[in-house]
Amino acid sequence: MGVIERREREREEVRRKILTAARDLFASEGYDRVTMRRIADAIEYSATTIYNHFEDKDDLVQALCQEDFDRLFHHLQQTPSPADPVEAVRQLGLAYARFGTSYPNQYRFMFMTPGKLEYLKEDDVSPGEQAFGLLRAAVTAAIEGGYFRPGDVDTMAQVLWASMHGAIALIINLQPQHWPHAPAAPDLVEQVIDATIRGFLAEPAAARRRGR
Amino acid sequence: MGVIERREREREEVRRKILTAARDLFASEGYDRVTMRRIADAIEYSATTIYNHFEDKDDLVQALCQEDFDRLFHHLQQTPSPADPVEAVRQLGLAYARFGTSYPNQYRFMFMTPGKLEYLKEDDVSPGEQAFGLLRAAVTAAIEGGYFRPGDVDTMAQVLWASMHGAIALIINLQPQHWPHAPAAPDLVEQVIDATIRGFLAEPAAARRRGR
DNA sequence: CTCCTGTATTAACAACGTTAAATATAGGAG
DNA sequence: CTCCTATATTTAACGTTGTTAATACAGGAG
Repeated sequence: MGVIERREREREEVRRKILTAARDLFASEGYDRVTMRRIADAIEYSATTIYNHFEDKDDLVQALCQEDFDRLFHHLQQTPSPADPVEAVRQLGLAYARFGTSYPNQYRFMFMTPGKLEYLKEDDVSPGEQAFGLLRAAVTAAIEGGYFRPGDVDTMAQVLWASMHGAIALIINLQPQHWPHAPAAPDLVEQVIDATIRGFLAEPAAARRRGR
Repeated sequence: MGVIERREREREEVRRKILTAARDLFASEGYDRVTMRRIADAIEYSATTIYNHFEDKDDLVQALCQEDFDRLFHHLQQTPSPADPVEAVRQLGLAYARFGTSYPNQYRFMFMTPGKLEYLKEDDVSPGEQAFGLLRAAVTAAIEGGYFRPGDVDTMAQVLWASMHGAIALIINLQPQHWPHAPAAPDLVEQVIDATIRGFLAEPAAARRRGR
């Protein structure tokens, strides 16, 4: 028969159109300027059509979030991982920051919209969980190699995440001229990850050997 | 005559009522649930009256922000400052975090609403600027005392700020059950500031002497 | 008394998210 | 071909939002 398959394919096609239109609007105009009607306009559909594919605006944003967490995960996974475990942690942090500063609007509604970032943990194989798993693994390697002081892996990964998140959040939310006293240091992200990593090193002398 | 003085006093009184009602609503219900009409209801005025005292909703939020930055500054200023410069930086960071986690809704629209935190720097004596000045001074003392490695003071203060901000932001935006792999460490804030401070120490051995 | 100035209210507007009803469209049954 | 049914889409509408224009009103000034 094949007719229902085609219908399903068409349905999926419209859903895709909605998602990409919404993503483009979010990315270019920011969260609040995106309305159901403007998304619909962009794909030349009526606004109510969206409700055939998503329960409500929250549901649409949730779907976008899931996709974006997936992108983040692949972005992190694709960054080359140096042999030195400490440098690997560093590169992972920098890759995460690059994602955040490159796609500020996506990052904003992934991590800065209260109640929205529950999609980090839908289950143990969700992209959010997997992304954190990369960091966790990198930290574990650094500990087991004797580079990082022994400590709770999850906590240490959280510390790294929190530090990077703070740097990203300030950078994408605060215009240069509005920073108190001085605009953001151009290498703020690097400074943050380096300071935190340095704080984790087992052998303080190692920090100097590594030249940071 | 005194009539214009009385009028001005009455005017200021209404303005105050609006501000406190708005603050209460923001604090108890969060940003999006606060509408002009609900603020007006709370003080038993018409919604349009607010527009006699504030240009628009943004202007009202701005006024609230200014007050809250003032509160933050005094909150930081009142925390006891230990003689040890490193410990002083630490206590300042912890005080900042206490402010953020104690008043999450205030912290949210102070630091997490894009385009809103320009009130950090209206001028060089604004509360936001002053608050950052406290951190800057503490860092300067730690450097000059030989505890922190020499480096750009502003950058180092920014690193500390960013790290703490990240921890606060994650804690107040992410419910415990939604954290990937494990809920937030109960001492995450302490772990973050300690790691960053440790990364700044001039004499790595000093970190061990201090027992962290 | 009249006039003027500033404040508060009522009524209204456009835009928002969302829902219900109306309508088109396409495929199967007779 | 005609009729029926199911799905997709649109039109119309509702309630709520921020905001503005028109209006009522109070009280000092002349």
